[in-house]
Amino acid sequence: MNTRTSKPAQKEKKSIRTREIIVRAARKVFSEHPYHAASMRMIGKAAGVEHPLINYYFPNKAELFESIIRDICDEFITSNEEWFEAVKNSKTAEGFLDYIDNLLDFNQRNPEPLRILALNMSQAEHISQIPGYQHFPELIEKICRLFEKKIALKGPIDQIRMFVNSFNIMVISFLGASPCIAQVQGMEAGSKHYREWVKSALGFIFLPGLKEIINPRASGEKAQKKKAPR
Amino acid sequence: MNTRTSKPAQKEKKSIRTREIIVRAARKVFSEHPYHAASMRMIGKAAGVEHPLINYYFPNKAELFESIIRDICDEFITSNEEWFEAVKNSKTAEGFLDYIDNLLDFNQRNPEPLRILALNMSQAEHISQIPGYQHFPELIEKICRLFEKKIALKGPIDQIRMFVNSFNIMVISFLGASPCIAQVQGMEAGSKHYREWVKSALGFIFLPGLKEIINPRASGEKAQKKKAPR
DNA sequence: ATGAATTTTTAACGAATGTTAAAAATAATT
DNA sequence: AATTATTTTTAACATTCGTTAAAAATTCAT
Repeated sequence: MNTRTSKPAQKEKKSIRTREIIVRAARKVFSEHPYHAASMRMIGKAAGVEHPLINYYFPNKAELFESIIRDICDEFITSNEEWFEAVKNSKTAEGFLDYIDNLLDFNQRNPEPLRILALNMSQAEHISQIPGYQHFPELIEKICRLFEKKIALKGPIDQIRMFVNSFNIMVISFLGASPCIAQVQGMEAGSKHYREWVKSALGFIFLPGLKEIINPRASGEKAQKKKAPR
Repeated sequence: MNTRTSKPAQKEKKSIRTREIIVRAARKVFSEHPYHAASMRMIGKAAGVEHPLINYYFPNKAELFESIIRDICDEFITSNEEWFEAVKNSKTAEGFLDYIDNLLDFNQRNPEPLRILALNMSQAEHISQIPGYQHFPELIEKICRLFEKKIALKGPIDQIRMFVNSFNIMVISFLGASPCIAQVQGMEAGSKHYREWVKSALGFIFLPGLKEIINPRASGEKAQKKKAPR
């Protein structure tokens, strides 16, 4: 009876179903409360399950959270690859807005990831206090490299990284903290109105910078290609 | 002995000193942990005081936090008035960078406010769950109006609000979540290096938009005044 | 259908949370 | 100096937290 290794092997049948239910519930709870405020009992209730069952599938709360962070990072990298690929032959402005649309679609189908990022990104000083926290820098790092690899950029490398970081941080705030940001403007976080606002705000703020790093010193005038495959 | 109204009047002598110590300690703790994770005992320890003493000065944790949020909002509004006033006769780019410098100085002397904002801005859905949360929309609203009042802007009103909101949200992320953002770039949050990065990133990303709302459709070329007093 | 293996629930633990009441210590007043 | 008022500490409370161990229920193989 002392099978408390907390790692049911991979060939089992019924358990993977409830495991997935638990993970899905945990993502929901972790997307609504910062790590410390999200409790195992909340997750259990959200999964329709008694809370100690979670410890049957995950050794502890920290590893559950970290596993979710890992998943989120993977999903986000994979999606970004697709989105970059989809706009490689577009003009700058057009491609940028298409990229944003893909991002917004993703967030509409799957709102948890950016919320979890936004909720736990601000923990001050004590970097390793939050499990999985160490993956966030790596995530942004990867997206940076992906962008640099997929899109033909002529600007100085520091400017490129500056742009990518700023853009992603803004996206995390706009979409990860949408209830607050939307309410500031008298909108509803899930509304079409807010979605349109985010799209045009990202375009208005970041398009000049994007043009600059794609074609330095000529950003005022011409329409430019966004990509020439490396 | 049942003086448990928890509001020592305003003429008392020694109490206001420890009250201020407690508030200062609370700001520190609330700037390091999100509301729910910050505990009365942490605050007591940071103040060098037994934790129930906090309840002698504040009826409960929620009102302590809300009082701090109110203070922060006031300080931020007051500071913004000064900063706008200081750049009213500057050229756009110059004035904008001076404004950013003032903002960075403020944050260096007084890092807690933006951290507290960043830490608690992302709480999902349940708006009124976090005490003082209701002030955040009001804060951004006020800064918006201040900006519109102090700086002569010609762009459409929606674009102006879009700019102001985006800028402030970015500032909250850059400075309020600085440990994470800095570490992503291999910097230290409190370093001169990071400070310089923030300044040039804000300039690079937001200067085009600022020029556009100050002088629409001519943003590529001329140097413009940032202000003509109303 | 019986017995073994797996999955789920129940009960309980030690620790930490916010808050309260009373005792102790300090400061102020007379 | 004695008494009162104010400030601070001590002790304790009801909850909630994450986790564990054992019992119960379910599923699976034979």
